[in-house]
Amino acid sequence: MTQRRRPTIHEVARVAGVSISSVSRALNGNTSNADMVARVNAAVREVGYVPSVVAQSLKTRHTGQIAFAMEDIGNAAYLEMVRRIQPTLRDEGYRLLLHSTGADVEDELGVLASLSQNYVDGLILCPLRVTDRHVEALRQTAVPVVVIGLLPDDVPVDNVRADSRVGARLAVEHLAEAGARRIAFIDGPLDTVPGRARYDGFRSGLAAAGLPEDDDLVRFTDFQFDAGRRAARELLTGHPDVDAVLGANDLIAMGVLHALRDLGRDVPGDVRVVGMDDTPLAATSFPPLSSVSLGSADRGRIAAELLLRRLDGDDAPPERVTVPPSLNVRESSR
Amino acid sequence: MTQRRRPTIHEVARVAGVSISSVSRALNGNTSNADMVARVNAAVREVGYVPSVVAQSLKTRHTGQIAFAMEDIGNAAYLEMVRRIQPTLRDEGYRLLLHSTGADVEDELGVLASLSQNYVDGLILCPLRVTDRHVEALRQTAVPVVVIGLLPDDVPVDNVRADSRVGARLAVEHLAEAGARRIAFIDGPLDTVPGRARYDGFRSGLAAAGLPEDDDLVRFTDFQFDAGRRAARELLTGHPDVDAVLGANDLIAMGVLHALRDLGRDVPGDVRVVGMDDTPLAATSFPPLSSVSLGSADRGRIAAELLLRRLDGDDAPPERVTVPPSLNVRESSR
DNA sequence: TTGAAAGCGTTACCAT
DNA sequence: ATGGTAACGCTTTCAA
Repeated sequence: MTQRRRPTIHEVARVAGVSISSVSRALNGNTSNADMVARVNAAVREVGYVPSVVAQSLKTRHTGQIAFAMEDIGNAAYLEMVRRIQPTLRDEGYRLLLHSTGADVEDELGVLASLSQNYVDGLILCPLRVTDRHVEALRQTAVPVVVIGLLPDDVPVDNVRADSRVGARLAVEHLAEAGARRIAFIDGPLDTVPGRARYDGFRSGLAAAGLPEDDDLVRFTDFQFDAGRRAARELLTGHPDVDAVLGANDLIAMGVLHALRDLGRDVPGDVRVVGMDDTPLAATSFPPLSSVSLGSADRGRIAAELLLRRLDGDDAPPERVTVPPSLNVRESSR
Repeated sequence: MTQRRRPTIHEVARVAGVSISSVSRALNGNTSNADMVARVNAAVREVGYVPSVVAQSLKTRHTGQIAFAMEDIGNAAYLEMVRRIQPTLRDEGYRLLLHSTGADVEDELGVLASLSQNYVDGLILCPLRVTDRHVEALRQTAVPVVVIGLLPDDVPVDNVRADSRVGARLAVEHLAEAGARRIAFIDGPLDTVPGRARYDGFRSGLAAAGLPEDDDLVRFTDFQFDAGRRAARELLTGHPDVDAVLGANDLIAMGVLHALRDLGRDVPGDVRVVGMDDTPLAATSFPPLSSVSLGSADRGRIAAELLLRRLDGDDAPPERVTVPPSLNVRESSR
């Protein structure tokens, strides 16, 4: 690994027999003399010159980099976002930096603070939860930020959100239409933003369908497979009349499917099941799982587009975009 | 978004009443005078100074950034790698840049070439396939590179690999031990590196188990759910005596499970099934899918560690690490 | 159109 | 130990 020093713009200038300013201009398309351009390009090839983006950044004050910060890239929703964010940014010449904060709020605030180091031109942030310190930090970031997730109305930052409340309601209405009368709900923790919203949506769905609320048919657990399975088994054992179950995410719903199988109940014959997030799990499960898509991919794309607009100099007031949920009906509720 | 100019080291120096060199030294721990350090820190706080990493990079010639390039972060194996690479790098103060090349070899070579721009200190690369141009590019990269995947022996680059050949053999031996005699194999394309290696492993597993080869029990298709399902249905219909199926990855194996269900065959009673890669799909499928882990997470971690060692100045000869596969037996083959 | 020169915000050398 | 100053590699005025 002999670290031979890379050629600089000076070498190119010397070889081409012109000044460094001319090289810079030729390379950046700021010259009209075709002859000059040709000479410079020849010299560039000869010495194998590649501009230093670091030096360019120092001078131009932008880095061509954008950061995406979320809890854990292993989460299917965030993964879908990244998959759309990356090409959207790359098409505009930006590189993507990944910050997994690992459920650490301090780390998340650290990312916000580190923006002052100016190593990126912008940030897409999925906060775990929005504390006062978040709000304060968001009010005075060094670079534009787009937040994916819920945000207080008075925080002047571009914002893209899902509507998991409406999403849960969609699912309940669908189940009711299909004939379900005793619909159970396995939720995540009630003190999380999605847990709360989905619970509210569940209740509003019942109301819309003219079905009574029954707290016995609701469980709060973790957004995980095993938790969902345990909760479902317990609930279904105690309430054999349940004819449909909504899982607050696909993992929980997968747990529900397993619990039903353990109990010898047929899906969707005896019990219909719907999940949320519409992850890849849904399509390959047995039976294929109906699931509410919260539009993760769209949210990612839209966030990237909003950010690109800001970086383009757009200084319109902050935007708030809500991506509507949609229900993907598969066999588990058909 | 009033872009107030950020304070520089000069402001700090002025406020502290010292020279910029002293500020730099104090901040980087290159001064012993406690008084100076205190004054500088006070000034830093007063003006809200944060060093510019870009200027630092220009001067110090390293960026604190490392890139990870692969085909598609949506692929479970790569995802597992990222999840371990990120924290490993972050603990050493490096930021992670993500390049999804989207199965585009040109794009992959572009990443390699772009290293000369020196926007990163190193690269972890998972090549789709290693062409002559790859080899040439890898011989003279601007920064250290670690390759995850197969690599010709004479390419002087740190290399971490899985052993999917041995992995496939493990699976076959396990199935044979469990009593299977007619073992089918649904592979990916034979002209891909993993497709080839897994096929070889499958055959060597048969040989080790003293089972005859039967080309009729092998299909080459795509590494996808639907492809696996179709191929399995066709194969199993024509060969009802098959008593075990190895899928070349978990998606294919999931397809096999579905095909078997379509045909009314019990798993594992009538037919045992094993997948490869041991993705999250395996644990939540029904029945839970036995799968060969190729150690993606470990490969990611090891690659990151190798790279960090290089960046630390280690100039030992390139290393070649092979991560052994392991079989995770679940109900589908028990 | 071209070249000289002044930064961009640091670090590190060299005197003091 | 501290301060002045020269880089680092580029872009962009400003004159010619």
